[in-house]
Amino acid sequence: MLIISMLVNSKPAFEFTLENLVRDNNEMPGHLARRFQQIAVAVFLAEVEAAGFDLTPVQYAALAAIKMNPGIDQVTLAGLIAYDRTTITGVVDRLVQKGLLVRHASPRDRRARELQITEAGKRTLRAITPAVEAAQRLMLRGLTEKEGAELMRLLRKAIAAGNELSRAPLRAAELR
Amino acid sequence: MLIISMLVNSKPAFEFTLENLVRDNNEMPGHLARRFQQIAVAVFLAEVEAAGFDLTPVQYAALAAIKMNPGIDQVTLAGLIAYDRTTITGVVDRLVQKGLLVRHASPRDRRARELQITEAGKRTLRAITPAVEAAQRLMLRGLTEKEGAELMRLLRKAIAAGNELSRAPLRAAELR
DNA sequence: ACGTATTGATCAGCATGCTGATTATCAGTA
DNA sequence: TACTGATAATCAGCATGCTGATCAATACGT
Repeated sequence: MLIISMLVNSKPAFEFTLENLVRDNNEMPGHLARRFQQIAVAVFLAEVEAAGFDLTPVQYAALAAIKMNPGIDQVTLAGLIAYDRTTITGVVDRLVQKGLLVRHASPRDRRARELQITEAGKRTLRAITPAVEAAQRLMLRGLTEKEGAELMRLLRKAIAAGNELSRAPLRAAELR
Repeated sequence: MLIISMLVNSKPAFEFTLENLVRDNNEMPGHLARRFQQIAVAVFLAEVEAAGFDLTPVQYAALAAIKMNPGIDQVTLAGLIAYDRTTITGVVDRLVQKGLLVRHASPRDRRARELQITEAGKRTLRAITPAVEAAQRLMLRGLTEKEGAELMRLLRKAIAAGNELSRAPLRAAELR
């Protein structure tokens, strides 16, 4: 913010008052995280829409996870892709609405709902995959291949260390 | 999930069934972006609440930007911190509600609202800064100092390349 | 000066993502 | 068996974050 005026009139007479102790956004990992995520979502939606589909990143992740784990219940699904459990309800609702999933009571536990992907869901997933892959490449387009790999490594490492700090930590699926 | 085994042992004896075409989340920069952002927000809120305040990351960023740029209008503010312009309305509403900002019509352009931080806003910003700094460190706690710096560099680079891809790109403030 | 295009702010509507509560069900124990 | 605690799903409520529309005001070209 002040940095900008610094750049504009490049005055070295820069007063380090209390105001200036607020670090520039570019030095805040939290801000960078928000911006990168913002761009990632925009790129994902643009690519998917260009391919003729209407799926959000979250819906895609849920659909893919359910395809990989037929009959999974919602809590396990949430842990698998690190969502909040209350968010899952709405996401699954919308996927069911679109006919990509079916949800029915578990015979083993009447509290739980088992999730199954439909044929339409499988077709959608299959058809959408190239767009999703393109989006993943596009959001790293400013980086070399090496840098992209390093960014992912560092993100994975930071995430692993902070996993338990959010309400929706990643939880490996247990066989039931 | 299965691509990983490919990368790890780079065995060509890998069946490319349809299921396997869905890459593992950990190989998806979009997923990693969401997880890191999720943790960053949780850490921010926890630190700020522990310090006795009730401010979201977005509210903090807006407040800090307004303090740095008194009298800024909402569109310029949005560009400065890369928000969507429609999101700003609600954020500013809540900051005004809390008494941390005042919003009044600009004499130069009656469409625009000039934003000013209040004394209470300044006090809040001053008091909250240690918690914000702590949060920024905490979200990188799994990384060495060098790795943290590299992560930020790579994020900045990727963001710069993707800046125009979101609806809310960063826009340097112009002097008016 | 006039008509048109643009711009600042807001709104309706929708989808995450969270906190905290509730309901139904299950599991373990006295 | 009856009680107690835990668990799966959902809900209300709130804050981002987006699309697309509207309204008032400004800027611009002729």
